[in-house]
Amino acid sequence: MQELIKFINQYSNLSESSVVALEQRVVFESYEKNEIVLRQGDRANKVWFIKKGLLRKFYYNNGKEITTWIHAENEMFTSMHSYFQQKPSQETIQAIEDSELISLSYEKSVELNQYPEFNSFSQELLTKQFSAIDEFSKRFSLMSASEKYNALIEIAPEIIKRAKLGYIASILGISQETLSRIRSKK
Amino acid sequence: MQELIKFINQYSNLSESSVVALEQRVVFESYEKNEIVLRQGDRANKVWFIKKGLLRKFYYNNGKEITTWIHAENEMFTSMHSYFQQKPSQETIQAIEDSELISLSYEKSVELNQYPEFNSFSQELLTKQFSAIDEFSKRFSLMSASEKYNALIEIAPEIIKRAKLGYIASILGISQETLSRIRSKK
DNA sequence: AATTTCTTTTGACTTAAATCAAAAAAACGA
DNA sequence: TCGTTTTTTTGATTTAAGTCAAAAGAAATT
Repeated sequence: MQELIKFINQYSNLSESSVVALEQRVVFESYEKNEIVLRQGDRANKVWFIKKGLLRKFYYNNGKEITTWIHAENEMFTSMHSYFQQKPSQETIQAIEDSELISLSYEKSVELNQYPEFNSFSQELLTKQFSAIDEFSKRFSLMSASEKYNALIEIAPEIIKRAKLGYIASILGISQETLSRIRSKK
Repeated sequence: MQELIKFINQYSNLSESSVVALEQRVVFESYEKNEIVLRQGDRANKVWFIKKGLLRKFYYNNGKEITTWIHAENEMFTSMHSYFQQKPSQETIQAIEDSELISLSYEKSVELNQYPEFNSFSQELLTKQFSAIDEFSKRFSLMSASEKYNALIEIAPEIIKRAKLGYIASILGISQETLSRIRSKK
């Protein structure tokens, strides 16, 4: 729980009363490896914070799973468009290691918006996360396969260390075989 | 001005008093073809609405201009990450036709946030625009050159009609020659 | 510990699109 | 209107990465 508070404080400074308000509203959840946290088509009515574990976001394209990102400890995640617009999610979120999460529902987060600290936190989180996605997709679209791989090592070493080859290749938009060859030469 | 109000009303319903408050704060601006509206490195301290004209967003990569999008009449634009985080812009915005714009500064928009209608408008605009960018980049990254071109015809016919080949190719992340060949066969 | 299943590697071949170069067409300015 | 500059088209060639197929290696299940 301290990790979550620390995370939020990066964006906005929580008062003692707002910390209490937060603690009263969060829920602890556990998922086993391969369990689905959010299914495509369902509404993302929560945001989650990762205490422990690894979570994968993906969607289907012609029956194939396309992994878009993998989140690790001390990160927050949700299906952004689904949560902020309260519409069905395009993406599925799956635990790819046994995971322990702290969740906050949309309704409770609306309650917390009475506290201006939370208001600015969610605005900033929204902006930063989307900016990051935007920048990531623009930067990566101009790189070769191995440049993308090297850039991912820099920005997300946890993914490289813990996720399997196929998922990493999918994030980079390259084939498994190509990633395997990139790794073998060096 | 009615066009702008109509635009905002798509997201949120403006009261009469908030319309007046808005009218008192906007500024009309004109740009000639090729003029720069926002320069890379400068802070985007405005959002603009297009009454007339065509505006191009681009950034530099290895000295080459990469066009990310082109906006036409009745759309709002700004450098999203720069405006919402009030940081220097990565992208440059340029008029590529003689253009007439209505602008609202960041400071004035903060004033308008006293009106809850504007608050929900800017939150929704932020969410929708970023969701659109996100979806666009994900969908397009899996398509072939000609599939991307056909998809762009669907979602942005104005760009296809009015922007030059090189800009369109750049948005699609393909070479000019490839786009020219796609067009010639059909 | 053995068998089955899943994941990664390696090889051979194909292909979509990039690059380089030059010609043709269109737009612009004096 | 003519010459200059910009933009688009066409042709020839190269290349990065995909696909298909099979082997090797690792992990999970009984």
